[in-house]
Amino acid sequence: MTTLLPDARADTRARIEQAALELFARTGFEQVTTDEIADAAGISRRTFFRYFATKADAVWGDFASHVERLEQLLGAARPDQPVLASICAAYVEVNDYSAADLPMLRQRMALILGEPALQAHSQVRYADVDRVVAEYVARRSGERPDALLPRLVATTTRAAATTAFEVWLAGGTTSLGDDLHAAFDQLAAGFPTLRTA
Amino acid sequence: MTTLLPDARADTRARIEQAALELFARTGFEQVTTDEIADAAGISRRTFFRYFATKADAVWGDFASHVERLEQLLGAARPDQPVLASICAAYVEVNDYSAADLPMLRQRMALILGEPALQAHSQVRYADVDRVVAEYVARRSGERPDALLPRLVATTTRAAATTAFEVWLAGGTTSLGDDLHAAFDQLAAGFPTLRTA
DNA sequence: GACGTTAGTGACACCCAGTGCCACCGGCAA
DNA sequence: TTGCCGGTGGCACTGGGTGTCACTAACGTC
Repeated sequence: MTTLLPDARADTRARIEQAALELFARTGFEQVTTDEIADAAGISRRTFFRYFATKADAVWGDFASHVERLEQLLGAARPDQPVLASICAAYVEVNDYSAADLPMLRQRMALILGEPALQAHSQVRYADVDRVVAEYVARRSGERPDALLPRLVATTTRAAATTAFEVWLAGGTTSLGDDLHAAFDQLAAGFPTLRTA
Repeated sequence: MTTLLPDARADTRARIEQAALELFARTGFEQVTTDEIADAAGISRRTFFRYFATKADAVWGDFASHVERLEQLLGAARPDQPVLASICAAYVEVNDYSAADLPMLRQRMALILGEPALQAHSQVRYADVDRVVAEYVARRSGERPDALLPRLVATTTRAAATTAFEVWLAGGTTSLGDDLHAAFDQLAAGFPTLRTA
């Protein structure tokens, strides 16, 4: 049963993830038990929890590597670029999926943004993103990462990115990058549309 | 055992809440079982879940009424005031606790912002706040509540308010109202501090 | 005062997520 | 062959949350 090729674990992980995602999309996150996922993936329930710490984690793929990539992009951002522009560019870059991967992304995000249990879990994941962004803003502004401004920029830009995701998901016509840019433009300018209202 | 004064339920609820909060603050949220809360409050475990849908809800008090009050304040906001100023004022007003209630608030917020399980649960609660604010922005701007701008303002202002809470909680010297104003000022102006950086 | 009604409650059984533990098995090196 | 080691399955257990039923105390009605 155990083929010890170096990526055997990665294969199993991918198989579990795929089985879980399909079941979640069809029946809803709460309705699917970990027993059913394990059965569908051909493993035991105990093994499922060796690949994913929680049922929710099966939806998030390798989110940690996304955060790492965001961190690298921010670390390599041009210093002459405005801080918010760098953050926006990093968000766009990290979420630049190929057309082939878009359906999978839509499915994932529909679950994360739609299912209350996953919405709740997302907060924990976003904390990592916020920490990375706050550290970048701290470097650029000379403040401490736990000061108001770095934290504020981190949480509000992440809120903007999430909202752009929601709008993109609901609308379907626009591109995700455009929605992200639109949200960041509003944020960076202090919501100019509102001032004329 | 059951005295059927009209507010007997409210009394019991308050007693449970107090017992839970004290146990959480002393031992940590995850360490306390619902059995222990029930024992401390002099009720059965089953009854605990008749007063609070989840263990986490015991920390949030009557949050629904806070949201209602926020909605009323926004409904009564002066139309000549900038949108963000009205939202800020409403947030400040809703969170304007008397000096006597501040210790309780600190305890509550320290739990909500510090314990991962409660952080996760908070997302679900914030969704109600966001909906109320988005509807207000929609009214003021003439857009639909599910359009980008109303949602964006709702999520970013709430992120700003939460961050102000965190800074207030960590610092301890400033007043919560001042921190809220500072955060909203940055947000409304598009983070002017960053531009000079 | 006996009556049914109703709200609140406790006890019990149950489901499910998540964990700790142990036994097993396949590959691999000495 | 022996012993180690990583992945696995089985199993028991904890703890949050739910459904159900029986009990009881207050209340109104006849």
